[in-house]
Amino acid sequence: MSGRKVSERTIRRISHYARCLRTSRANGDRTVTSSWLSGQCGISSAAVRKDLTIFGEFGKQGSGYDVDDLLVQIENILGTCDSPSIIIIGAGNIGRALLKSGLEGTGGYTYSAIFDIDPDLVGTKCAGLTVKSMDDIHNTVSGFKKFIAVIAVTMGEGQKVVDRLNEAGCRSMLSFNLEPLKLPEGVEIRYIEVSTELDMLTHSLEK
Amino acid sequence: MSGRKVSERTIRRISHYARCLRTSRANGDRTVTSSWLSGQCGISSAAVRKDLTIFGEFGKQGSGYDVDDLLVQIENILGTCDSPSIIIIGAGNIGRALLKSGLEGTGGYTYSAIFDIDPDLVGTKCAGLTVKSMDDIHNTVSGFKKFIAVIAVTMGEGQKVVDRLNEAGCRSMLSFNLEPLKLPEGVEIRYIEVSTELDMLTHSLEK
DNA sequence: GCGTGTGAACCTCTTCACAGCG
DNA sequence: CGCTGTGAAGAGGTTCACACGC
Repeated sequence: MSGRKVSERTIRRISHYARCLRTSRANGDRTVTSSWLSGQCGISSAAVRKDLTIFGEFGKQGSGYDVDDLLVQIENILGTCDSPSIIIIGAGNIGRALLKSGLEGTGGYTYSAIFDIDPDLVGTKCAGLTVKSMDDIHNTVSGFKKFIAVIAVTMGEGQKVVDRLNEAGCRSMLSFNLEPLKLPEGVEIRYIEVSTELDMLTHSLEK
Repeated sequence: MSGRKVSERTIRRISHYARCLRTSRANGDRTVTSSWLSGQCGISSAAVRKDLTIFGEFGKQGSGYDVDDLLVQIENILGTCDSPSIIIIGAGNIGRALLKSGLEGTGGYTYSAIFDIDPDLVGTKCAGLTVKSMDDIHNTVSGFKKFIAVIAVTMGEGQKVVDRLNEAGCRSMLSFNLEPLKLPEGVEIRYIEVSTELDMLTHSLEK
């Protein structure tokens, strides 16, 4: 498809709507309104409608949005109708914890493999998966239509891992490592930084 | 202090500057320029200067910013000159992994205690700390000037924990739980949602 | 010359308010 | 009547360009 011009914030909210819709579906609701969604997500109802109308007219005047229908539409927008495989790089504390926690209740993701550089860890088991050597990355991902790599390695090893992932054709990464990572054009990376969130909370304690 | 009118985004960037400054200090650099910082953070140099001048004039024309001085100023802004204690609620996979990983290289935070509801886990050791009962929260936090609670409990238990934290006077929380949490006015919460980040990455794979 | 601090232009995102449809 | 979809207004954030100080 062609390059989207939709803001990151809109996509983040759409992901949030998806989560709300899954719970309302679990509750047996058939329709939701923009103001109900707005209440769940802490934003204005106009914002919800604006977000959704970027991609189409999914609502029905007077009643609202059909839960099942809207969820299908949103999963098409996000691409989670055909979820990418998730691989974890780094079988340390965080990597193993993520794997054990799983991804239940999300957009259909599952962890498909876990890798580590440390030869002592390779071959060990975790949550039903065997930790693979970094040398196996290419082979493993060649079986995936699309995939995302979650990076959770020892501080300082991040760039090395990114380079290996690039060689393997990885175009999408989620890093738990704090270090800034350099990547080629066209490769997307996002960071999860606990310490940044703590900084923001610390700042708000000051007021 | 009085209510700040500074945007969340600015604070997030300031936190990022702090991290950059710590590494340049470690490299022995005495000064940095706004364009160097902007390069590290992937934004424009004007934005860096705008962010900083909200709080004061820390730079010197012609040379830039003194690393040590700016870092002190930023830690004052964030409040990390006197970092809050961090407690973890939930000694499951994520909670224990966070504790074991520690918070080295961040704004001086340390994990001070870990709690769990599960009586089987209470009393067990993790990274030098003994898992405490939720009943001990009040006692423990009464010894802290300020603190932040990191929530990483079983899905569905989040609200219960938040309520206990509120009773204990907690004003600042970081949740790894996906569930939406209700809290009283004046209590700040932030979420770390792996599945949302994955959704955003999945979307960007579509283009 | 170099790099900061800053008003002004620019752009993006959010909110408002209402027409229109079921 | 209820709720969506949407132009218009408003708010907020970012970039530009340049005066000023080192």
